[in-house]
Amino acid sequence: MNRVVLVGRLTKDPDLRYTPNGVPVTTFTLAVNRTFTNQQGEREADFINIVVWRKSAENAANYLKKGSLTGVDGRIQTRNYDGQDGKRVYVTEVVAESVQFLDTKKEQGNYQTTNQTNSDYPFVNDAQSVDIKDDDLPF
Amino acid sequence: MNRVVLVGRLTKDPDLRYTPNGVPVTTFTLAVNRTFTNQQGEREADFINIVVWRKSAENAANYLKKGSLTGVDGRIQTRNYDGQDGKRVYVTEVVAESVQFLDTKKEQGNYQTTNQTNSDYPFVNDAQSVDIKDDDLPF
Amino acid sequence: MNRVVLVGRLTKDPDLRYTPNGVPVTTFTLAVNRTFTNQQGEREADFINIVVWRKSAENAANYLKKGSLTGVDGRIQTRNYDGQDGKRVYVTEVVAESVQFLDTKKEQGNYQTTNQTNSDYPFVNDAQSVDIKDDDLPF
Amino acid sequence: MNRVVLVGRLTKDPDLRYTPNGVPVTTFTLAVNRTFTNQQGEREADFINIVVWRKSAENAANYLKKGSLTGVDGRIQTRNYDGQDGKRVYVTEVVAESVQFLDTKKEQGNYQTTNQTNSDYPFVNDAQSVDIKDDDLPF
DNA sequence: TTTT
DNA sequence: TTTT
Repeated sequence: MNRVVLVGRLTKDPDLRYTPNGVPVTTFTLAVNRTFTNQQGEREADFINIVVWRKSAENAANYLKKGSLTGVDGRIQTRNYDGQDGKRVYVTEVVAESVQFLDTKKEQGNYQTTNQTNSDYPFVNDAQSVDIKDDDLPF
Repeated sequence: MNRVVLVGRLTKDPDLRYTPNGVPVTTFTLAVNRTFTNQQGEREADFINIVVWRKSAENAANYLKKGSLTGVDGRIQTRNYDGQDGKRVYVTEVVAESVQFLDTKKEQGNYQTTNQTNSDYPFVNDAQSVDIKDDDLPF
Repeated sequence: MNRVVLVGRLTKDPDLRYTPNGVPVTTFTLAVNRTFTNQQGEREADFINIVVWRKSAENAANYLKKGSLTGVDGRIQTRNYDGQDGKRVYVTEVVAESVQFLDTKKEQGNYQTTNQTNSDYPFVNDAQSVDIKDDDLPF
Repeated sequence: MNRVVLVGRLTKDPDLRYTPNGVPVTTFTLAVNRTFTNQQGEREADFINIVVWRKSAENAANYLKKGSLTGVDGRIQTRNYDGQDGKRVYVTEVVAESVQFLDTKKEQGNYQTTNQTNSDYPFVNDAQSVDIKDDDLPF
C-alpha cells in the first residue's frame, strides 16, 4: 500500500524527455502549501518532485506550465545512484498515476495504468515495465 | 492537499529522540513492497523515511520494532540543510499523523492532531508548532 | 486507517446548520467526475455527501457555492437511523478534516483537527467529541 | 480525483459472483475501527462496502475470509436503482483497485488497472468498461 | 543503510 | 436531488 495525493502548483515549466527506447517521461516540482504557519506566522510549502510516464507525460507537458494548479495521484518511489563525486545519491519522488489539471474550466484529468504493454489503450500508465536509466531522470 | 498512506515493514528498530525542548520524535524507515516486478521478475521495495512526533512517537518506539507491519497516514515534507561538506542536503520524508500497528491482535492505532498545545489530550499530533532543528532529526 | 481525498464541484450551495449545543455543521454534495467513460462514451460522476464541522463548517458555508471546485481530505463514516417509514436507513458519507477552495486565486484551505476541546485554536476539527444527533444532519 | 485507502477486517466471508458476461465480482464489508472513542468511551467502527472486479475478485474470494485484516486502495462510487418498493435506492461503496492481504506472512497484494480489456495481463482492474447490472451487485 |  |  503506497498512495499519495497532492494538490499544488508547478514551480517551473514541466520537463519532457524520452528514454533511449522512446518512452516519454515528464518531470516537474509541485509546491504544496502547508495548512499551518511556522513560528514566524508564515505559510510554507513542500516542494515535491513528480515523475509522469507515457501518454500522461505528453499531456502534462502540453497542458501544464509554471504556476499551474495541479492534482497528482500516485505513489512514493525511492531510488539511488552513484553521484558524479562517487557518493551514493538517494532520491525520493512521486510517480504520478494520474495528473489532474485544475486551472482549466473542465479540469481535465489523465489516467495511467500500471505495467501496461499494449499502448494503444486509452489510459496508459506508470511504465515500471520500462527500463528506467537514472540519467534519463532530470532529478 | 498533501496526503500519504503507506503500509510496510520497519527496516530497523525505531529511533526515539527528544528535541531540546523535550518533545519526543521517533524516526524509522518503512520498506513498502511494490505491487509489480522489475525486468528480472523481482519484487522490489521503496524505503521511505518516517517522522513521528509527541505521544505517537513514544508509542511507536514502544510497540514497533524491526520487521513490524505498520500503517502510516501522514504528509510528505521536504526540507534542506547544509551538510558537513558544505553542500546543501535535500530531504524528503513522511510526517506521520497516525501510525497503526498491524502485527498485533488488536492492530492498535495512534492518532495525532495538528498544532496541538494541550498535551494531556489522548491523541496528540504533528508538532509543527515546535521548532524542528535539523540536527534533531537523524535522517 | 480510513482516508479519503476528493476533488470535485458542489452540486448545490452548502447547507450550514447548528447542533442543539450550537456546533456548526455544513453539508454539501461533491460531484466528482470519473476518469473514464461509460459504454456510451460519456464521462459520469460520483455524487458524494460531505459533512464538515466547526470552524471549517463556517468557512465552507462562506466561501463555497454551487459549482465551486473543492478539495476534501477526510474519512468515510457510516451510520444508520430509523426512517420515518420505520425502516432502517443506512448512510455513507465523508467527514471532511480539511476543505480546500480551489477556485480562488490563493486556493485557501481549512484544516480541522480531531477531538479538539480548546476551540479558540486556529485549526479546529472533526467534532466526534460532540453529540451527533441524526436529525441534525440533512442527509 | 477520488481516492480511498482503508485498513480493516471483513465482517463476513467475501461473496464472489459473476456478471452475465462472466466477469468475476467480489463484494464484502470492511469494519474499519475509528481512532477515537464515543461519549461512552467505546471505540466504534465504520462498515464500508467494497466491490472488487476480475482477477482481484477471485483472489479476494480465495484468500480472504471473515475477520481477515485487509487493506483496500480504490475510489468511492455512487449509484442508484429502483428498489422493490418502487423508491429509488442510493448506494455508496468503494471500488477496490488494489486489495492487500495483511494477515498472511507475505501480505500479498492484488493490483488491478483501469478499463482493461486484455485479461491475460497480470494486474487486471476495475472493469468499469463492463456493464454493471445493479442486480449483479449484492449490496 | 534496508523489511517479510 | 446532481457539478464544469
